[in-house]
Amino acid sequence: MQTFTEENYLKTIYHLSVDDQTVSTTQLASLLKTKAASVTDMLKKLSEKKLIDYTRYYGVNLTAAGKKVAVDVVRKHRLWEYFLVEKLKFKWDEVHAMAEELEHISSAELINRLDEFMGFPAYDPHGDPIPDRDGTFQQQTFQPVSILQVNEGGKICGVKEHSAAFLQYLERLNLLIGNKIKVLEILEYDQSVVLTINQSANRVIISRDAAQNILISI
Amino acid sequence: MQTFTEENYLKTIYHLSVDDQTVSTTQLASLLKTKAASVTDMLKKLSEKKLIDYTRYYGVNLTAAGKKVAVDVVRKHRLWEYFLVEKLKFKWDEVHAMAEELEHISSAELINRLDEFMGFPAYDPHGDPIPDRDGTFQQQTFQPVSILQVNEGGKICGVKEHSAAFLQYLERLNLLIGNKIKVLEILEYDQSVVLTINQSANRVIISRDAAQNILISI
DNA sequence: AGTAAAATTTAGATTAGTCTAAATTATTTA
DNA sequence: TAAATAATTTAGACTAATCTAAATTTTACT
Ligand SMILES: [Mn+2]
Ligand SMILES: [Mn+2]
Ligand SMILES: [Mn+2]
Ligand SMILES: [Mn+2]
Repeated sequence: MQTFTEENYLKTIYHLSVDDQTVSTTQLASLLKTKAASVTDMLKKLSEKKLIDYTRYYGVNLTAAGKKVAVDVVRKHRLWEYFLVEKLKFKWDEVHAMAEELEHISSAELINRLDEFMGFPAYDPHGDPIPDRDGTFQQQTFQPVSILQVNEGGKICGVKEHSAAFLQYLERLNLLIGNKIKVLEILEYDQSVVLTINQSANRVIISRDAAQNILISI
Repeated sequence: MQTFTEENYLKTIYHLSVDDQTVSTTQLASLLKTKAASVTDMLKKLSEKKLIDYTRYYGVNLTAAGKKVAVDVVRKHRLWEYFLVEKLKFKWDEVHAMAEELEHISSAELINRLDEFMGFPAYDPHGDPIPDRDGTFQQQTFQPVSILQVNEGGKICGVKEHSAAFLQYLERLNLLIGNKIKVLEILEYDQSVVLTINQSANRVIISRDAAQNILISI
């Protein structure tokens, strides 16, 4: 059993270690909104518990056991977010903080029943894949809108940036999951992208930065 | 905002202070599975925060503010229990431990939406009334089976004892909420009660102790 | 290669909640 | 009403998680 705090450290290491990259103390301190000295203390503890591989001054990786805990927390987070949006009708920009608490409810049986109750959803409200009870993820090959050329398009499937501000911006522009977009033009000046949504007559212009944070399948 | 632990203290004081009775340090230590010395420390803190009225050596009462927090925790506990039984199909003896964690999820909006999602239930799976969002309880006048005379009866509406063992025992004997019972005989030897359930031909005998822990409306 | 800058760790304190043992106060009983 | 007993509080210590400031190690750059 892990404490609330240990689970948050493991989850954050997991999110930072894409492609099994080693994670640094400062990266963790920044994401966990704490100080590097505190992180060092916790890394020693997690290392003791064999949940991470930790080399002083050289950063940290999850062990298999640590990754299992992290994926389990991620599963809970995403299933609760799905519940809040699909059953309790919250908006996709409102659910993250609640899920940050709910992800620490310990019962495995509870989360498996919740999964079943909702029909085993594969993706959370932000398009992030939900691991199944064994920790297996749906294969996911989403691409940012920014890779598209003029006249290419795709279906919106997720977001890279999860801030409420960005999600509200997407809602305002009707850039929601499931909608189909097509690139009409890429402005030379600043790489802004001109789009249509679901073949409507309206044109929408988004910044290159936004284009990098919207994920589509082609 | 209160910590997890503070909420548990306030909830326990609330449960112990039926009819505004003063609650003692030892009572609290026993129910909270901690030591009297620890309770004293916490009582000082809650008193500082004006959530309880505390007189050294003479016990403790909730202030209006403290009662509000306690009732809110009770509301969350019972709504989550209802959710677990009605939506996730847990049995009534399985939900208490999970609700002990879920009752500390902070969002008021979440619990109000959950309440609405379930159709504003008035009672939890054990027959305990669920306060509404203003903290108002349904008027409740349930009586223990032990007050019945021979040939009297009523409808099972709740339990006084909440242990899993007792709940499983009731399930086994089909003494479930909603069922109608009638007392056929009270045995002189030990006040055991002989019953019928829903007018069936089967006789059930329960101890006086069990009869005191089953609540009915007449 | 040698120094400056950046990252990281150690040292020492703090806060919340807990504990045991000792001291104090209240209650019971003779 | 004065012990004896029971309940409660205080004193001092411990663990988990955090912090600031100082020391150490790595890395980046001349
Ligand atoms: Mn989230
Ligand atoms: Mn999400
Ligand atoms: Mn309960
Ligand atoms: Mn209950």
